[in-house]
Amino acid sequence: MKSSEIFNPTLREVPSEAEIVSHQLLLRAGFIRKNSGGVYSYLPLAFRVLKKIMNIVREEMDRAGGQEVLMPIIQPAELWQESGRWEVYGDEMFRLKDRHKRSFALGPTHEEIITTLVKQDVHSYRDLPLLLYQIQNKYRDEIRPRFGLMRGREFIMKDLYSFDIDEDGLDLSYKKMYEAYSRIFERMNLKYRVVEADSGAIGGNESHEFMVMASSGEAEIVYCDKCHYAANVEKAQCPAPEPDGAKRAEARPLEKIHTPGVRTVEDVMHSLAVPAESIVKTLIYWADGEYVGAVIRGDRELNEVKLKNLLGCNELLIADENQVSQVLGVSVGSLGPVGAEFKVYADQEIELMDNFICGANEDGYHLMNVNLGRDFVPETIADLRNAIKGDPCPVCSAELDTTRGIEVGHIFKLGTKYSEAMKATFLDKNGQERPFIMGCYGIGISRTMAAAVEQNHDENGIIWPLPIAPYQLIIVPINTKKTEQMDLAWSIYEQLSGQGLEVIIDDRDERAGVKFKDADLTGIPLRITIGPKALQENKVEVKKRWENETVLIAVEDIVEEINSILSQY
RNA sequence: CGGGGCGUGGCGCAGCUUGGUAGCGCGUCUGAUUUGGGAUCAGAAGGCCGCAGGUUCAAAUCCUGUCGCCCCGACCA
Repeated sequence: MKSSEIFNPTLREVPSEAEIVSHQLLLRAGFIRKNSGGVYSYLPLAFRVLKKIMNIVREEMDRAGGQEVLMPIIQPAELWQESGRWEVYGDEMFRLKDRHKRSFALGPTHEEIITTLVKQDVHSYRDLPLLLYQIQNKYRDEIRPRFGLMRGREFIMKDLYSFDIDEDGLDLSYKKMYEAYSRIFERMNLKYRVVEADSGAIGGNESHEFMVMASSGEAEIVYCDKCHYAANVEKAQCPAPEPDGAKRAEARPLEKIHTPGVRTVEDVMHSLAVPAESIVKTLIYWADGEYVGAVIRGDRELNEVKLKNLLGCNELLIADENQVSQVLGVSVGSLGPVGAEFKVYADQEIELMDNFICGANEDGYHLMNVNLGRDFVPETIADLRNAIKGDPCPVCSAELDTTRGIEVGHIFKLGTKYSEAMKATFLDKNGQERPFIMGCYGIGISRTMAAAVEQNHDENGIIWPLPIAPYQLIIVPINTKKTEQMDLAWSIYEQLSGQGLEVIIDDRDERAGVKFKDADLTGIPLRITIGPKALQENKVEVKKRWENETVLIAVEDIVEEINSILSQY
């Protein structure tokens, strides 16, 4: 393909609307253009990338026994009412009416449709397992679309749904998908991790997220290099700390001290010259109609998901300062577990603390030398804190590390949630009617493209991983007016594209600098430069986008050299 | 939905406070000179200043409404 004919309008300046790197670069490099908030057009280069991602996904879905289908985006309300999600989904679902005033939704996902499809035509265990998938646009009327393709309102997604006879079957389907997903992200040359995830509202008992590593990722992940444990911070367990054998300090008498104006943990640290580890903080939550206090060490963060799971409540909201002072008569800076009027839930670490400091439940006062057991007894002691770097791994006790990632895949065991709600059943061996055991497995296709950029770029632009690059190679003749250069460029172009390689030839009458800048911005992995310097020795230059050095290659060896590079990546 | 900000040629912005008929850089087009990391010179095209009302002799500028976009928060593949 000639550069002069490719539709990829590049921009020199960063459009002001773009906040994160992938959004900026995809706009600047002429891959995407916005049509409205969270809705984008994919230009030719982007579409090529998307097709590559889709093809890898397709191949692995097929290999795992999946069959591709195409289903409606416009879905009738009745199906959603049947599953109960018409109400549940709320404002996040795009809704519309037809001319007869019948209600429809633009599909945010396809559980209802697929369950209906299978229910209509699958009636026997002999037809199971069944793995069906689709790749298409999905719609969510996000409260706030942002980050370009990361959180759009229209996005491309692959979803596979599995239907099994029993839990064992589901386990097998789940395992197949887990492996297929791993292959997919490996094939795309993306650095990723699989993490245990909270299965959240969708239900089910097992769930993993596939995270593409990127410092800009929205999810924090803890992981262990020793044993491959990895989990979303929300989910990561903190093992109960072992008493490390060091002698526990003698409990000293409780002491109340005047601490005017001291509110935060930091204030306490400074005014009393103590480390955060010897302070205990108390957070008040409104949990289904009751105020409760969560107590954790001063340097730790509370994990609300853990607290919520512990309390088994539906609604958990942190109380604001006004509520606290009104209801408890103390300002938030002076809260503490001693003599508290609220139920106290303490993090495990509190048990190991001796003579700590906390608020006195009286404005302007703190308590020193507080000890659990002697001075207060919590309702429950549990794991309530966020895991952080350096914490022991819950599996092997080695030190955990943390990183950030972008969630590009998520696999769930659904069980019978939808099949029961929608009465989707089959007859088992014994003629018994049973609901399908389902699983669902998603990959954000358009998001993966953005994640790939987020992970692979430098100050000059995108660096596409070879397997998903829009083109693999670009040939840059320095001066298009020199027939010697152009003839050679075209000859190499013919040879390489003749063997199936995707090649761009920059035939534009631009200065070399412009061509280099555009090539870098666009992120084509390999570049062959044809210029007068090397040509004198009958050589051309080869440059890998992800490396700085340029290598001189003899003209007659160039095809072989390119093939050798391609075989390595 | 709450809080903040912004809509002025394709992109990035100035002008608005103090109303007087729109400007800069980049890009685009023409020509010349150039040609190894976003060239130079000369010329040119392109904007009813988001939209709708209002105030005024006069509105990009002041007022009201409306639409859209961005950021922070609750939500989330």
